[in-house]
Amino acid sequence: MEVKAKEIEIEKASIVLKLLGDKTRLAMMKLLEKNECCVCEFVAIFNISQSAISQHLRKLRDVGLVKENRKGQWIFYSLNKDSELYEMVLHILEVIPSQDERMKELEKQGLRISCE
Amino acid sequence: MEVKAKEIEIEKASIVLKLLGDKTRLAMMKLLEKNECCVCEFVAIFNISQSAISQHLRKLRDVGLVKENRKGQWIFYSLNKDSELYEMVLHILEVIPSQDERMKELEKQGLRISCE
DNA sequence: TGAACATATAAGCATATGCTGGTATGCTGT
DNA sequence: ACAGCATACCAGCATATGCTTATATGTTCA
Repeated sequence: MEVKAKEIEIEKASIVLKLLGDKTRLAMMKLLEKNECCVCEFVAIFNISQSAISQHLRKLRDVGLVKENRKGQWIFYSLNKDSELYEMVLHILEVIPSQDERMKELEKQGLRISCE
Repeated sequence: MEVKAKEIEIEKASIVLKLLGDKTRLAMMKLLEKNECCVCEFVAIFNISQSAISQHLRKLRDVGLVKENRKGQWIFYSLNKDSELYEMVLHILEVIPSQDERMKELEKQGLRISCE
């Protein structure tokens, strides 16, 4: 299957690249490529405050790269497939190594999260 | 032809993305995808000082994305094909619109540069 | 309704970034 | 050697960024 992203104006492309140019956000996006994640999962995975996580998610959402989906007490984030930038994002994530181990480490440490 | 980039550590990937996350540098890299360019060409194309251009090029060179090649008075920059990040860079540039018009505009305005 | 939890927002701080102007360095041709 | 051009480097400035702590908002459940 070929991922052929339509060409995006260079200004928009640079905005996306800048957003992905932070290793926390990049890892978050890579995780979101495969999973829906709630904020508390990110908080558990990354070694920064809940506030920082929330702010990263806001930036991603402001540009429309992710969308939120409230389920009761939790808010699950996922990639926004309706964004005109979605294909570009996928195209880039393609060359980023999987971050799933970070999820698994959580489980190993018994820190598994059950948001349900 | 398939561009299948080898996976790069996420820290390195985020450094590359951050570098490309500036619209001037992104346009420079897109131009370099097709052409060798000397500094004075960039200065003519972008509306910023020679100093700023030089500093952008330095950042790109420090990470090894571009290399320089002195020809007499001029220094020509090109993509560094020996970088372990080269394939990733190509992969990203693939979805960036061509910047060749900016070159052509220069010619149209009679500002064509002849570094030879 | 109120306690507990999940998430967002505000304020402040330290550092990074992009730019400019000025100057240094390097090459060329006379 | 010197003038002129191309490029790099330095210092300083304004703004952006990422983080923290503290606080506000929203949801659940007893």
